[in-house]
Amino acid sequence: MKIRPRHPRPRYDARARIAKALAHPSRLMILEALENREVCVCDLTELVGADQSTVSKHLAVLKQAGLVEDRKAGVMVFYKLKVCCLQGFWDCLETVLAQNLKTQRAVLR
Amino acid sequence: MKIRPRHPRPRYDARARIAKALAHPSRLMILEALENREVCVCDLTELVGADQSTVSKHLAVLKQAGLVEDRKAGVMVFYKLKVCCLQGFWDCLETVLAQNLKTQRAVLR
DNA sequence: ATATTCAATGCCAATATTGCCATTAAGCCA
DNA sequence: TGGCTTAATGGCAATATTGGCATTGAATAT
Repeated sequence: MKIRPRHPRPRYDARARIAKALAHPSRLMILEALENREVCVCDLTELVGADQSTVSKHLAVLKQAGLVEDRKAGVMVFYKLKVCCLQGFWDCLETVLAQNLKTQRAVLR
Repeated sequence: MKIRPRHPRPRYDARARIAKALAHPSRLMILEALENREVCVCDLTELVGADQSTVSKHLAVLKQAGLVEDRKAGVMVFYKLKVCCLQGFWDCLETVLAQNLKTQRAVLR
């Protein structure tokens, strides 16, 4: 049975660009840290535990995707979430992880 | 101000593995096509418009992430969703895209 | 048995992502 | 001004992802 795409191709490209920005452990950690507050790059760097330049690039990825925005305050830069729909995403990831655990246990049994 | 991660590091790695599986236009297209039905590899191949082997690999990625499961039926293989939490994810992506459009328009003005 | 169809895998080249170092840029203070 | 702090950028090597071709394997039909 022939399946038609629900949307034109570029729409999936655009969606994937957002999804890609979400597809890295450090970036997930950063986004979660930004829940309900803004945080400076220095604190995010300490949180992530990578080089400052690395964190800066992760932030650039998130910003480019439209997920966060920044605010300069003197010599510091504060980032905060630009979207409020991430909780559902975390929940979904956790659901999948829990389900995978269950599947794995079933295999071992 | 010192920020503590809410979860241990491996948890973010695990989450990112799921997120990575979602981070490709063809895989997004496939997942959407599997909403409410199972579809054989042949039809998914036609849908995506890539080589059959390429689609097969995308399906392997989705399966490895625990997002889909497969069922053999003779010479064909049918894939279906293993999770039911994707709608929220689509909505979130669309929200971000819509917001980005708005931002872009504001910049042009 | 042979041919045919559908799907998965091996291989490989092209491309993209990541991370750190070094450097640059900008703001602040003495 | 010069020194210090914070963040962004350029360069580059290591690694990962992607996509197609060719092949393999499995099920079915002739």
